[in-house]
Amino acid sequence: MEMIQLTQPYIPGFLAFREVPALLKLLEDLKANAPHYFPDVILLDGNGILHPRGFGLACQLGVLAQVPTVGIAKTLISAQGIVDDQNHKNKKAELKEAGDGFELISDTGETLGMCLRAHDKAQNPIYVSVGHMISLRSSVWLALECSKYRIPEPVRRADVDSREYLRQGKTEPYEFIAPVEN
DNA sequence: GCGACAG
DNA sequence: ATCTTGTCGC
Repeated sequence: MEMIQLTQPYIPGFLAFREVPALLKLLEDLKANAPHYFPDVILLDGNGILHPRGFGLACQLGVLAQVPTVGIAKTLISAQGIVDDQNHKNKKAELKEAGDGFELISDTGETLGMCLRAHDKAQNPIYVSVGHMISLRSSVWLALECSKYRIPEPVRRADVDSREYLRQGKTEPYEFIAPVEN
């Protein structure tokens, strides 16, 4: 397994240019070493079409890897007239339980995503948007289906586990170990 | 020019 | 994202 360095800085609106190369390499390795585990869909920590230029991280990875993707953002990125203003804040306050949500509609009337409360005890919502080869309805269904806490497990575990991995001071490439098959 | 700004 | 004190609830 080869290493890959993150060379690009994080610039709001350009997250994909920093993250996509590494993600593509990861999928490439997965396809070569454990094709059985190649994902049918990927939930990404970022946005899909809910983006200033309508094409966020989830869209870019989806197209380049030719895999269905969903964007899961923890905070709203201002795009196409959709902003976290008082009106938006009021709507968020009305989301009472898991599954409650409202569509994020652009200034041209297009639905770019969904502000969704993914858990009964989560005060803050998540922002779900289509990445590639999947509908918003299916995206929201998936997000809810795998939400044990505010953030869908695939995204939350990737976040928690990777941070723990680095905390241990490990610097060598992550060694993929295929789970025992059933 | 000023503020806002996924992770 | 990261850092960091304190607080609330299961």
